[in-house]
Amino acid sequence: MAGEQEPGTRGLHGTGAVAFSTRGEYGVRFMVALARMDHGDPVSLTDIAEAEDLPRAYLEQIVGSLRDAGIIDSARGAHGGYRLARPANEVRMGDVLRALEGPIVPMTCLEGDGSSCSKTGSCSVVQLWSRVRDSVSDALDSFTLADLAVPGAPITLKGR
Amino acid sequence: MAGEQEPGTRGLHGTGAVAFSTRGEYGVRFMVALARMDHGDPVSLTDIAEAEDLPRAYLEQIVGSLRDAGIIDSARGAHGGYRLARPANEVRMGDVLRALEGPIVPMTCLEGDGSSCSKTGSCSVVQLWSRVRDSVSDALDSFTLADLAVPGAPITLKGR
DNA sequence: CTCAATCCCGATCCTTCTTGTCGGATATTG
DNA sequence: CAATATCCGACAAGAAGGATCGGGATTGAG
Repeated sequence: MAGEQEPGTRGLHGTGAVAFSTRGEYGVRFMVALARMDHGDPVSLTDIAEAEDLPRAYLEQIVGSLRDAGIIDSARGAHGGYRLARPANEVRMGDVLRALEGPIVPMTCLEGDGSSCSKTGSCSVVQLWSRVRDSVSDALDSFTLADLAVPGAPITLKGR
Repeated sequence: MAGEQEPGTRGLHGTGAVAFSTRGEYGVRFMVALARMDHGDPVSLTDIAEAEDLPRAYLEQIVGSLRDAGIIDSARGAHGGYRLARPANEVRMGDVLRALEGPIVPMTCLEGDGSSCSKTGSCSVVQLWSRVRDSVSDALDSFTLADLAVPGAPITLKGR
């Protein structure tokens, strides 16, 4: 097995804000790999983990979120594995990232229904965080899995 | 002192991706409070910490970053404190957040000069992360401190 | 000059989150 | 039944986040 990694080898998020975790990175790499390898039959997690050199057991957890979100289908048993639940061009990357990392919430005061902040309405700063949240969401949703899965092809950017 | 808080009272980042830390939150609240209270004489950290109910000693660390970035000026000694280094309408919130949280880097492969990713050029996913980074930067820079410091006034949004 | 108010700075500490690992249960195919 | 997979919960090491503390350097007032 070439997928075994020691804890702490990867995480180096000391510098850099507004960062996705490795869940997001690994999950996206999984999706791109799956989109490329999916030709009808299920693709096993082991195959993808080896192809992308990702820790298999950890990837298993991550992929569970994608399955729960209905983005991929799984087949158990021998010759089982994963398939895209929809064509790659119908999978928005925002859906993928939200499934992997949870809702896009740049600041705690935007959590849940927003009732956590007592000065609702009178707070002007919330406008800033809302704008950031929407920008990120829009940016992610302007890409589909197909945009990323086709290698070499120029990315088709939607209106900015 | 009413600013003392116990460790762990705040951090609840289990849900929510692309989040700023409390450095960003506290730092922005400090800046908004300072912009409102700054009438020429320096405003002391204690005054602002009390007004915003933030832990004073921790805020002190955070404010250091703002000073180092040249966003605020400090005056030591009795009757010392902080002042805006520039008028509030010339302070972009992107400058503030970058000073507080470091560069906007949604994914590790964008760190530094980008040479950390071996497959530069052939990787299509980097387009996604770049787009997110630029969106966040643009969203932050579309606000100035003056937009947030004026209470009740409708926010003037620049082109989207 | 002395004192009080401030900013300044490094060390330390506790908690939570991230990043995995491991072992087994369950389902499917041949 | 045996082999191959997904599924699932528990657990552990390490890093990062969020603060506290104590003291040092500066300045203005009395």
